[in-house]
Amino acid sequence: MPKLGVEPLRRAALVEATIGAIGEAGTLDVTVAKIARRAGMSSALAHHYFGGKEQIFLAAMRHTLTVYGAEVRGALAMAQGPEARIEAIVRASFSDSHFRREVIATWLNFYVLAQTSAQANRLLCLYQRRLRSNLRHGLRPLIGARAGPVADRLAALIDGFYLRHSLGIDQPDGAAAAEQVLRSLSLELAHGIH
Amino acid sequence: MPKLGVEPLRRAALVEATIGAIGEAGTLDVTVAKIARRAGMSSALAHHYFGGKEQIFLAAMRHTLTVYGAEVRGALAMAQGPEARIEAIVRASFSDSHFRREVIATWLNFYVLAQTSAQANRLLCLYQRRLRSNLRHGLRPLIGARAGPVADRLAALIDGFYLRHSLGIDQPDGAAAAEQVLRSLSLELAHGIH
DNA sequence: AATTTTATTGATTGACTAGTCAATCAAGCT
DNA sequence: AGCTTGATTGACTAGTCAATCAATAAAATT
Repeated sequence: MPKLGVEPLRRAALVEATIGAIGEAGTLDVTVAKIARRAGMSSALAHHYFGGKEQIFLAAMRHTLTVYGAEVRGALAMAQGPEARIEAIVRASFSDSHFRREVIATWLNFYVLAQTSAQANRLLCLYQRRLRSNLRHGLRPLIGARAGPVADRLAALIDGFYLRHSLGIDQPDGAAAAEQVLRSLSLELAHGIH
Repeated sequence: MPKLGVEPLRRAALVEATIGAIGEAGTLDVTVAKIARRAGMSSALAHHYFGGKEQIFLAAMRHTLTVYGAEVRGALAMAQGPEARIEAIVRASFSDSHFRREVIATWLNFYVLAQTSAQANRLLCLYQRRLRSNLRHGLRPLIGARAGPVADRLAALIDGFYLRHSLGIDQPDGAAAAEQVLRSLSLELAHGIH
């Protein structure tokens, strides 16, 4: 059975299983054994590849951030003009592939992890800084000096909609959430430069 | 030592200790024993009064929501006119007594708990509904039919600022956060009724 | 063929934790 | 003085979980 070079496959399976397990169990009682079973291997193997539970979570976190970042970058590449760029960021943030129950639960879990893990904290700060930076750069040519605070508001708005949907009352509707954020954006833009 | 009628005092001490412990340890490894020690009693007594860990957390949650609700109601009572009412809600949401590291961490913990505890979920949904309802009622006479979606955006904005500060990069500045939300509000109001 | 390397797991360990319980202590009531 | 009742805890139980390890099996290397 033991084929060679399965390490990347196993790591990927564990990362995916972690997100799935968090989405299902909601962060409490997500154990290494459950993750490993979901990925089709023993818990000992999970430890072998990642060294520990925190490392597994961090890997899942990095994966989520990477996928999200790639989606944003891809959307940005196709955007024409500053307003389209902001719209691309917002739409990517609420794309169907990310604005899903499991992923939302995973994000929430990351925020909790970030309270005790310095690495997790750093990763989330990085995400926040990048999001605001992307928004700010898109806003700058449109509203000049107001770009900073407006970017902060839009970023908070995005995070707020994620938090809201973590309760899982209404099933996530990414398109509607994106429209809400874009309506705030258009109000800010209508207000002009000042 | 055993004086009579200490039950309410003990319960209050445990609730306060829970919030303190969460703020310090960041939700992971917050054990009943730690909470009880922080409240100056044995873990057995904590179980005696609350019946279990989840009940202790739920009590802390109810307490936080109650205090927050009282603060909002107090601010609303003094507000003159619809715009002042909304401003009161926002300011109360970011008052120094609540926009603190421990309380923010506690809120985050509640959201996590709400993923597995139906009671916690119901409580948070209740909070969200009340917040939006309060905002909507204040907005109605100002912008009519737009009150609904605008209330949603303001509520998400408030939650978003809380989430952002849960990372604890910059120490919480409630006044600044309130100003940010109020700026969004004034933009929405400037846009008129339509 | 022998050796090394990688893959894999069952079994185990050690630490910790929620919850229980019997026993103790003190205050009020009769 | 004796009974009841609330307060309180130390000790214990039963369970869980992360992490370790020794052992096995198969590929790759020599």
